[in-house]
Amino acid sequence: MLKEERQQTILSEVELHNRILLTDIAETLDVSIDTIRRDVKELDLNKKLRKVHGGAISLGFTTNSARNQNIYAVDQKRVIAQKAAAMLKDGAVVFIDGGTTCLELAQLIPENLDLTCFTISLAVAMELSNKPNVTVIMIGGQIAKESQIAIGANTIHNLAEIRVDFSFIGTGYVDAMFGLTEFDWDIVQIKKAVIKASKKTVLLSISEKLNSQHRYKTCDINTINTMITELDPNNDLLSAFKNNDIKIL
Amino acid sequence: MLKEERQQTILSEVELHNRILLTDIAETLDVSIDTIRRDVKELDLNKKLRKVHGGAISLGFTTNSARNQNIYAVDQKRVIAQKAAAMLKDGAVVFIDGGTTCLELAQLIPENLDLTCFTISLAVAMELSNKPNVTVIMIGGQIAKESQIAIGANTIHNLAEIRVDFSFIGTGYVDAMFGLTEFDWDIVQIKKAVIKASKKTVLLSISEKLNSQHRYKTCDINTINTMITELDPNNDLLSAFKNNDIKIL
DNA sequence: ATGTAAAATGCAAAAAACAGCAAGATAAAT
DNA sequence: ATTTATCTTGCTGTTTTTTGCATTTTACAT
Repeated sequence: MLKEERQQTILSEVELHNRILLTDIAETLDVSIDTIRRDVKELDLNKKLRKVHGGAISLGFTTNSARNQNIYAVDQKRVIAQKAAAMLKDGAVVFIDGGTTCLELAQLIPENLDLTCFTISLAVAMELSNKPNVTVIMIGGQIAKESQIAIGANTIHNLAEIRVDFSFIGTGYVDAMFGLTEFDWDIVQIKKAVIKASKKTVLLSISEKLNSQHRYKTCDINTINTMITELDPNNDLLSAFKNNDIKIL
Repeated sequence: MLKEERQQTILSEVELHNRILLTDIAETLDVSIDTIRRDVKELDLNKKLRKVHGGAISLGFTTNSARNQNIYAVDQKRVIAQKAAAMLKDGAVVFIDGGTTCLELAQLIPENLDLTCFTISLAVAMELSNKPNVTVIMIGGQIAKESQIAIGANTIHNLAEIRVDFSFIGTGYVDAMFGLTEFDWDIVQIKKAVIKASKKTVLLSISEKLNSQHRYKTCDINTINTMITELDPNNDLLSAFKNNDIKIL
């Protein structure tokens, strides 16, 4: 029996049953277990299947069930979150927005830091409630399904009654000329209320969003006090923002 | 059975039911509890699920919730939740409390049901936001770390401004004589506000809590309109409650 | 505080993987 | 035809992985 032929048989067996045992195949094809081992190793190398201890598994079988809830550009967002976390001091009163970058920030808050955090995001609130020294206040309101943040009149009303040292916000789009913009009108209202409630506003945005714009405007770029991207502050991409009165980290 | 195969099975079980018990899985797959323990440990390490005492929970369910670690008496709680879910009609405006039983209820709400749900629980809010036809309103306030629910004056203030058809509440302790009691003063204040805001109050409680009491009183037993346990309504344990004007399910 | 369930730990047997070697087959070059 | 190099295959002994069991430690609920 040819090697090629044998490997083809192995493959179709894997496709058929989603998984195989090396011992089974060795017996069926009447060759030594080592040969099968080597075949499977090769097929694995060629990404035709996945070799596991004692057998092999079809690629399709493995990928579908594992629901990858991977966040886009996690690494960049983590860098941003680290820079932002460095701004936090004991006793500060801050607001943390929804969005994956802000969630990273919430995760990166040191255990020993004494903070009061307001948020409109269910996920951020949950994350923060794991930090023993952080007082978490969830701003209520109707929950937007996709983003799991509180929106609407009631939320804005509640936001009007607070005053924080820093707010860390994200944005859909940001441009040196057009400022911060969003796809969604409701979100803009929320962000406006947040900015109004903050002494200083810190924008967290991955560089990919720079020089992009959309329909509804949140604020001018110089409303932002500090802007954090994953880039080095001296990066050329950020030069357009330097004319303004913005601190870039 | 291959190890990988087994782990895939564990994962899909977790995704399906949001939570599993190690002993159940061990029996189903016919391997020792140690093996399952090691598998789950490994999957946890690989961030595929979250290992908790006695079982595992899905990551997608809720990232980090102290409440969800408690998978105590899930089956009973699911029975209760099913009975409660049967009470829900299209167009209803309801309040759903925190606590595992209420969380079960939130999960069991049918996809096609049109509802407006108020809640003080982050986990319930998250769960409900997966239901396309449910309008979710999170009542804001300071978040209690252990239970991840909003508490405090602001929450009570917000509760004072709503009026719901039904509220589904849990309780720490319940007794036919002493009524509903709690270990925690703040929680009592919240529950009082909830009851005040409801036309009808539905108590969800596992039978284990019957005939138990604690320091602070929420309300008398006849303040409750409907009481749901996992038991058959004719069970002897419930006879003490039948004298009152309570519907028992 | 207490009893029970779960987790961690160490251990041993079995299975599988691995590395290295030698026999046989194949193909190309001399 | 012989040699040489390469590839394939099976075998051997060793190492690693996996698994279940017994025991201790820890965590949990009451």
